[in-house]
Amino acid sequence: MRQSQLFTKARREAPADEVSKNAQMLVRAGYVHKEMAGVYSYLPLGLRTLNKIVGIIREEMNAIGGQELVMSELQDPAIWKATDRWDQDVWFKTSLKIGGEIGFGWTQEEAITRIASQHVSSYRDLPFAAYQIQTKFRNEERAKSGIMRGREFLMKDLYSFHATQEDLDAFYERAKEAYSRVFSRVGIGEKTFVTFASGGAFSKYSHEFQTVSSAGEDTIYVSREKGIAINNEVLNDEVLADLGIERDQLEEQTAIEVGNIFKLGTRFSEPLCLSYKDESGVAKPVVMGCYGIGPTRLMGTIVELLADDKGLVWPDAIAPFNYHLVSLGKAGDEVSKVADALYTDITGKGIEVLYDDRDARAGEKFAESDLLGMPYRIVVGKDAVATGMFEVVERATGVVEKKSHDELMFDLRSRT
RNA sequence: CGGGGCGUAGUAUACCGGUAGUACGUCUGCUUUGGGAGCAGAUAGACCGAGUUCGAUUCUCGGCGCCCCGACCA
Repeated sequence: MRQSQLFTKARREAPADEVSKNAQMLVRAGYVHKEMAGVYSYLPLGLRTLNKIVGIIREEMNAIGGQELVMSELQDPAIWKATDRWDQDVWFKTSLKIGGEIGFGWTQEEAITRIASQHVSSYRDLPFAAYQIQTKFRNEERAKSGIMRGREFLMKDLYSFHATQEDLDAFYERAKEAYSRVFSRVGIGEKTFVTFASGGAFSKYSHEFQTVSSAGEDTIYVSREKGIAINNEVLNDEVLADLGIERDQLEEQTAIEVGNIFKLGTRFSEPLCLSYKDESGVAKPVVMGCYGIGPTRLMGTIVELLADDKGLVWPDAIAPFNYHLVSLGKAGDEVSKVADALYTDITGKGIEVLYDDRDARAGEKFAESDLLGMPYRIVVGKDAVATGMFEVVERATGVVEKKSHDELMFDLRSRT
């Protein structure tokens, strides 16, 4: 895409009312726009990254057999009353003109359970897993930390349905592995730990995926040796014994919860009458699990971890564009002709490139390029025209390489 | 929800009980062109309401909004 056509503009200064690094950077770079406290719009560059994150999550959910659907945002109070969750204070509620309340979905166990009850009747219908990637609304008493804790945010919620606890347990492990793959693929794998947290009525533990960052809200205790962590809310001798960890091996860290998986058991299937007939014709409640990742929070977390003092730094897998082609020419001159030709060559290969074809000074272009954070910058200046060698700069490391047109084309091909 | 702070051009900020200045941006012209250029000109602003006052952007109260700390976060 030609940057001259991009309607969003980068800003020199961060907005005064944003303190969090993720919001400051993303607003400055024109990735997001704040509508109100805790409510953000995703602009073209931001949406490209968000969609790539979502794409990775979708691939991993599909890989473990998840079936994608979209449930309604508007929620029927009846099913939430059945599970005794209509009175929670996280709800945004409104009323119908003809009378009666409805709510905006903040999670969707009730809805998916009722849907499942229309389609499951036999043990032969189980197991299965269904997920959606959808906006959630939570009436947070205090929105904070930029896009990481909003009142409106994107969520991937997967729900699994099983005949037995054993089957749930097995799927749960597969989901846990899929989650780890998601966090590795988006570039925060080394700092993200499977974290033991409170389990509720149907299992001893749930698992959170906690990314170590000073921007986090949770305190966890990391065992580097085991590669796991314990949420401070459940840290006690019994947990340490279960996990075979000595207390003095633990490292206290602040972390961001980027995912959570949870065994629900029959918490929802019983009140909502989701049952199946077993081999002997006996009706039994379906055993469920749920698995959440907030792609928008994940995006904020990635910014918190990877951005530097010059701006955003995106891993290849989720950058809006893989390359930032920066021309130092003026419209019509030799430099911009070479840059135009290179842009045509790159896009012709189906490679995503943001082309800074604007008539601006080099310093401004470089500073803005650093801010936008594409993984690689290709610079076309007088040098390139004279020598035929293009400068390729890796954003994360600042490492500069000179490449000929052919080398560059080969590199582009091998990278995808 | 408890506590604290803050609302001034598009953005970031300054001063002031007598209608507001700077920088960046934007627009025009000239010069410049490898790390946020220079000169000249132009553009554009006091969150809303009430009160005090001869006069309020400034002081007081209320509302709305934003941020931070805490609580909360199936």
